[in-house]
Amino acid sequence: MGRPPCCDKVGVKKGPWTPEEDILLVSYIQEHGPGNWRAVPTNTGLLRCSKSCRLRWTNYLRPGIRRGSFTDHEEKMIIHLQALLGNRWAAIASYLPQRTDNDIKNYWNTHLKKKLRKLQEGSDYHPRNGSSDNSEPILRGQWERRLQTDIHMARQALFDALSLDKNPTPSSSSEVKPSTGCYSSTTKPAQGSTYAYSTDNIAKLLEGWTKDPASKREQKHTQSTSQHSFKRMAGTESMSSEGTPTAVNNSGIELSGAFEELFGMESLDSTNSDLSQSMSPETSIFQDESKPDLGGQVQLSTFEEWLFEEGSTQLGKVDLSEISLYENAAELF
DNA sequence: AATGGCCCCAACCGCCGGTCA
DNA sequence: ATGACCGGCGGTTGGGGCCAT
Repeated sequence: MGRPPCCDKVGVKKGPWTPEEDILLVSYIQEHGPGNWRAVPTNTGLLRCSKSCRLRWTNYLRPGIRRGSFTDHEEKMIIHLQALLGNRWAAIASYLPQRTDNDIKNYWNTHLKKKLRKLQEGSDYHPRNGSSDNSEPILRGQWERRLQTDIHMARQALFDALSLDKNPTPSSSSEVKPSTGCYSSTTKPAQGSTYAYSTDNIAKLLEGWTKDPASKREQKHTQSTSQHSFKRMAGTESMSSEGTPTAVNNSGIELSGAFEELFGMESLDSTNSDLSQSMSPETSIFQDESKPDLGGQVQLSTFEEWLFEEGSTQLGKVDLSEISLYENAAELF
């Protein structure tokens, strides 16, 4: 027998959320934390499907979301990551902690696609995305060969790493899955501080919100709910005191800091000197075992470097099955 | 001011893998 | 073992806003 349905399909409200509904949802999450979405409609009285509640939270209400136009830097990163990962918006969003996958997807579909198409038409610039099916075979072939070579190296590194360290230390076990920015099921984030920020942010978001977050911040989650509910939030959206988004794991590693180092957050220009300085191939892949939760980001750098080396040459779409090897490998750490 | 077309984005839809009863 | 649900994801849609005519 299966579980009871999450909500009645009949009588479920659709369409835009009202401020009242937002407040209901936010106040419930403030008290119980995100997760157990199935219980949200019944416990809040919202005439919404649990899925709708979850989407509303993850795409709009959850803390740390930056709204408004994308910066040049963000734009470049999206273009770049899309070339690397394809339309895997959740994975791309994990590298842009302040943006939701939905936002990135929308921005890609409404702005960047057009922009890249224009550039492609207007010059010899060729977008490094999946639409560049007219890639020059030679360059693409070169690039794919290099990809395969490095996949082989990555596999070897993975085997080495697995044989060296199958039982990571407790600190390293608090991992954020690189492809999703999510905590693994075996760990929980430091919920208190994370959610403290959440409530403050929500208070800003919803005018008139006056409840004292601290008084309600009891973390009641069972492991089964928290492992899902804090995935994105704790993995990608906690904020530093300066308001800079950071992803903090239990060992206190600020992931976005490492990420900034990786990408050269200050200026990811087309030449990417920052990147090449911050990550050399020798130091990138699977070598820094003290930061296992950066696996996905570290592995990305290899692709990054290849792409940058290609310069303005066009690239075919990355074979996602090959990329997934990297991601799978990274998730093992 | 009215109208039509375009753009943007929040939200929905459908699928998938994992989980649970 | 089975089947239904949950949570996550990517694709798509449609309604509201903006702009040109």
